[in-house]
Amino acid sequence: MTDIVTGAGGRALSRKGVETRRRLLEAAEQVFADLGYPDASIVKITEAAGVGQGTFYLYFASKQEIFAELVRDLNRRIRQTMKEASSRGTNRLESELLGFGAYFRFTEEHPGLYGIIRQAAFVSPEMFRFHYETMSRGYIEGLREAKARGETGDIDPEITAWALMAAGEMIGLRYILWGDGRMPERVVAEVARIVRGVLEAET
Amino acid sequence: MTDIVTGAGGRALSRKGVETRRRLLEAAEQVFADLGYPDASIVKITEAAGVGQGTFYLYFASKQEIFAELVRDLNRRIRQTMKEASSRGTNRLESELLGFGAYFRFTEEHPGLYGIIRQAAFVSPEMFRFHYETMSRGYIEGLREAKARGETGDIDPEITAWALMAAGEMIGLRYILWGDGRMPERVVAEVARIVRGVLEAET
Amino acid sequence: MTDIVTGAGGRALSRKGVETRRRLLEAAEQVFADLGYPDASIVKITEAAGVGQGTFYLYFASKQEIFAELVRDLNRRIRQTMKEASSRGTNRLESELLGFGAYFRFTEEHPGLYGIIRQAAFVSPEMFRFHYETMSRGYIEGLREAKARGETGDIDPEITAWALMAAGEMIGLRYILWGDGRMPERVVAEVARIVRGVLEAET
Amino acid sequence: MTDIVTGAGGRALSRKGVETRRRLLEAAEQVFADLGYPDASIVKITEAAGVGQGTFYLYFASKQEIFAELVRDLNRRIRQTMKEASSRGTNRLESELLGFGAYFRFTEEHPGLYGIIRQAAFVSPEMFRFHYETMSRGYIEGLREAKARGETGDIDPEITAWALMAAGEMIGLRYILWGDGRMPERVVAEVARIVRGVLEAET
DNA sequence: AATGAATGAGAGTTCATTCAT
DNA sequence: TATGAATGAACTCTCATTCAT
Repeated sequence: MTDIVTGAGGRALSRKGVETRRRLLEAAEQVFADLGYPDASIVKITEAAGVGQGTFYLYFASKQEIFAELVRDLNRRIRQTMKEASSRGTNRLESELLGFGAYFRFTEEHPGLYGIIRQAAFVSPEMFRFHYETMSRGYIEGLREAKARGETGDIDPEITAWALMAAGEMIGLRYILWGDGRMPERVVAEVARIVRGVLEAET
Repeated sequence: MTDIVTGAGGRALSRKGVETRRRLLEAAEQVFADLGYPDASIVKITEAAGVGQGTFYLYFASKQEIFAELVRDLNRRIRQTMKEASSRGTNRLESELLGFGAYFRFTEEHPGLYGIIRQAAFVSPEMFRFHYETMSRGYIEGLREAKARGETGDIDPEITAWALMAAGEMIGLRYILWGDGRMPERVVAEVARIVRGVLEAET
Repeated sequence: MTDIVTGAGGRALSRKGVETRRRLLEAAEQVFADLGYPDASIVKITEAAGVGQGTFYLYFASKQEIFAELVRDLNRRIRQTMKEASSRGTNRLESELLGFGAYFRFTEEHPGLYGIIRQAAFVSPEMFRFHYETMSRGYIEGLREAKARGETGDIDPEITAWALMAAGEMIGLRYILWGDGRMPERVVAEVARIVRGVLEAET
Repeated sequence: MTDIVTGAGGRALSRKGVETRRRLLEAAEQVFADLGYPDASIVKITEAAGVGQGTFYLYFASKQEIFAELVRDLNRRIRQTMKEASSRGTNRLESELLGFGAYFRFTEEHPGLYGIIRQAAFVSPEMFRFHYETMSRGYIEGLREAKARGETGDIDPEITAWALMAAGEMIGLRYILWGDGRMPERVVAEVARIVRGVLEAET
């Protein structure tokens, strides 16, 4: 199954078009991360991408749309990464921690991610919610299965999932973005303790 | 000790001035919450406050400044509320849960808070960080004392604090803002389980 | 004959009022000289004068009016000074040079004068013209009488007067304002030569 | 040698761009001359030029910049005109008078020039000074050479130049702008007498 | 597919002026 | 006589978007 990449208005894109679209998205990640949505402008994005202003509208209908697309793109890549990592675990705790590790590594490479997601709250509320709901879904499914297998106590998989996801995100913000850009080992260890506590505590 | 309220340029304000300033802040909360920072405008804020456009600049130097002030104001009120609530607990777990309860009630009344804080990431990065650091400080102190009293396991109070704060915020977002505006009982119960797990798990 | 000083709307002024009015005019000279008319503002003038904004309008009806009044005031003082100086001359050439000397000294103390007069061209065209016409009148009368006494050749007093006035002004601009603030001796000597040439040349 | 005309930010301009830029400059001359700098506005200039407001900023960075450019442009044209005229003279006096004649004709066609230059005093002090210094330079060089050839007395070419330039400007103001728009013959004759006196008088 | 000149609505901000105190 | 908070019109300038090339 292949994703057919389309431009504004749903046009299918040539090989070259796909490449231009990608350059625009990468430029947008940079610009939105550096300046924030209000100060980002189409001109700055097209300049960063090295294309003309008009070209932008061949691929995206508006500033909001490229922003939404950027969030969708980042979201897909994060989840992909986390999924691969956590599938290598032999039990829920292990999988969870592998997922966290993948998440931390992704954000080490995309520190602008935090700002972009947070801005989505208003710029593109649907994508904002979409991001957290798809992210939490991964956790929820894992927890449900683990609970069925008796690996956890009597937890509520959904609520627990949201709590874990939030903890991971905030700790990345605090110890990567506001730290020195790398997640310290001691934090990883403490996260392990926390996750274990959350999974095991009985009602 | 009295806070002297000042306008733009540090002018001290008369009784009436303080009142006008408050109206502007309340209008700003409404407008930023409804439209988001990029779409909020000074005109909309002053219209909502029922004052002339020029009046705005007697109290705030710019759109960014009133935004930062709004965050500071909300932050102060949340922490005040949480502090009062948690001080009524007889042990750490109880205090923590009382604090969470207060937080949930506050955001039930100020659902716009979530969006406002998130936008602060770019609009006012200092206030953004200030918000989370002051919020976490309350948790950290409570956990340190509890640990000293032997009420918790061998936890890292700082990391644990950030995780708990994040969980509380996200669950509020999910079950209040994206729910029906009221925090369901079952979620509160599950939160209690989660907090207990986080506090008690050993390394 | 006493000038009765009036405020806006022609109110006669008390002793204290006269003093406030003077402070406003002096502040205005400073502000217009430093910032130019477009960037000068009533607030800046009243701040410089140490009075409230509203007070301004007790004395002047508008920004334009105080500007016009300032030009009138400076004009009166320059002409007064020049008249006194030139009346001490024993012939036209001597009088003329004494007048120039007085003009140069005045502008050494009021270097902002050049800018103020030049702006008057648009801000207050009547006062602009008034300034040059009253200034030239002094020259014209002196030249007419000198010509009648046979002290000059067959000159046209009016045209000659405008030429001399212009030369004096420009040389002040060039060698005082754009020089080191003091008129050099050698320039004074050359001005004497020029004036003599202008007065003596036959048709 | 070709001048490459550039817009704001130093972009090179297409044929059409050069034309648009010229329309803006002409509109600006009109508007600044009619209303004065403080009352001129970008909207009025773009309306007069028949272009959109945004277009203005493709060519000039600000109101100040177009003003400065306008002064530079007028300055260049005046000097060009005067240079051509005075080069036809067979001695200094004749050249000088031909230059004055050219200046008077230019100002008959551009009566707004006076106001524009005068406002430059504050709006663009560098261009203000540039204008007078480049204007005087032409006189100075002519006088130096004439003096070397023994055509004048022992004059100071620089000081004399500023005096002559000022006289010419003021007489244009008085007898063209404040007259009926045409320089009367009798004034031209008297100017000739004055210039002769200035050039010939001995120290 | 790509361009970039042109647009004009609308933004943030200033400021001359008024008026209740 | 003096004040300064309040006003809102008008300013300069930006920018998402269009369109002829």
